Amino acid sequence: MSPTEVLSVTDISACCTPITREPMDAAGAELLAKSLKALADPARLRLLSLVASHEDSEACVCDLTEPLGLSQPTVSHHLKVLVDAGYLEREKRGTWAYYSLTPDALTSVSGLISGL
Amino acid sequence: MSPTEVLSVTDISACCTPITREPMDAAGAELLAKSLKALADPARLRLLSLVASHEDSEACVCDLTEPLGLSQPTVSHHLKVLVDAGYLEREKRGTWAYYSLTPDALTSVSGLISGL
DNA sequence: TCAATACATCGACCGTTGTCAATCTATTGG
DNA sequence: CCAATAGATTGACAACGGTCGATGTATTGA
Repeated sequence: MSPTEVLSVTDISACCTPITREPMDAAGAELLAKSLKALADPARLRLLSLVASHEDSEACVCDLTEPLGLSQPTVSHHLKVLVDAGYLEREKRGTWAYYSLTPDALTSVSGLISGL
Repeated sequence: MSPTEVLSVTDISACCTPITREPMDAAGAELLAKSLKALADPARLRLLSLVASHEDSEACVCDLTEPLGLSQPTVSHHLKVLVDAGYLEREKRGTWAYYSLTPDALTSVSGLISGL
């Protein structure tokens, strides 16, 4: 679970060819699969969605726990997965941790899927 | 694992709003997560890639087993997952089963991710 | 009718993952 | 310095998912 194990989505788009262009090699498939696994969870999709549509496009954990209906540790866990995968950025201000969308992260992975 | 449990990707794009538009409801997140889970596996990504770049944009199981380095039952399993999720179509001709990309399936899910 | 081939299904094994309660670590206010 | 609050981390548990060998089912060709 160390940071180096996961390659940020934005970096992947710089190293791999889209799905339909040519047969993907094993390494590229592994990387893209990891990025997609981070997305492929209902709680995490809703988290991204909540952050994106929140005021100032950022939100702290306390804003997210209640609408999701999950415990605080679980929400923190999902946020960590999204940060490690490069979809979210985390900024600590005082007691709070504010999360915001990494620019272009979603469009990057989207581009790899659609083939451009 | 019944067919009715899984909603085809193409249908999802007709029923759900993209991630960043507004907070996703639980049901929509569940559906999109299921579609993404079907994609989020290295073997399945390579299968889609192999089928797409194969001659006539279709391939039978025997074409796919060797380049993937997985057993025939495992390949069949992954292909079933992709068909159930709506990414692949299956046509049986004689002894062989030919798989081809469902038109617009990848672009549909890609659109839901990128926000348009 | 029989053997061979292509593919699907089943059952089992095992590593992965989502979840929570409990605990730990700041940081702020008094 | 102490209490309260926000959040991360840990440990445990159950559910899920990828894999394979063995077996089942069509279909073709002889």
